[in-house]
Amino acid sequence: MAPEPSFPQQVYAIVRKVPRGKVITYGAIAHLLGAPRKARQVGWAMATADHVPWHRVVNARGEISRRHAPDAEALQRKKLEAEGLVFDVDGRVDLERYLWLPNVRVK
DNA sequence: GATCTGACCACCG
DNA sequence: CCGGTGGCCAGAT
Repeated sequence: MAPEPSFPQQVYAIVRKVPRGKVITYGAIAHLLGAPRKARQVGWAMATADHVPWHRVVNARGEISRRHAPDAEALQRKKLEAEGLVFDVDGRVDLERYLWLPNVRVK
C-alpha cells in the first residue's frame, strides 16, 4: 500500500501552489482532497502549518477567519492587499475574482 | 475516555 | 447574503 501523504500534508501542498494575488477557501481545499465535509480539519492543518502561505486561505465567504492571534488577522489582510487584493467594507474579498483552483489556470 | 472547543462548510429557511 | 443546525475530527482538560 502506498503510504499516502497525511491529510495536513496534502493541505500544505495545495496551499503552497496558490499563486500570488490569489486565495483559496478551506472548503475548496477539502473538496480538492475528496473530503468536502472535512473542511474543519483543513483549519486544524493550517493551525499547525508552517512555511506555507496561510494568508492566502480564507473562509467560504471570502473573509479572513478568526484566529487565535488577533494580530494575524490584520497581518493577513495586509499581505493580501500587498498582493493586489481588494477588501470591501465588510473585510471580504470577491471570491469570484480571487479564488484560485488548481488545474484551472487563469490566462 | 468523556466532554468541550475550534484557522469551517453544506444545507435549509 | 444571513442565521441556525448538523457533521467531521483532532487536541486539550
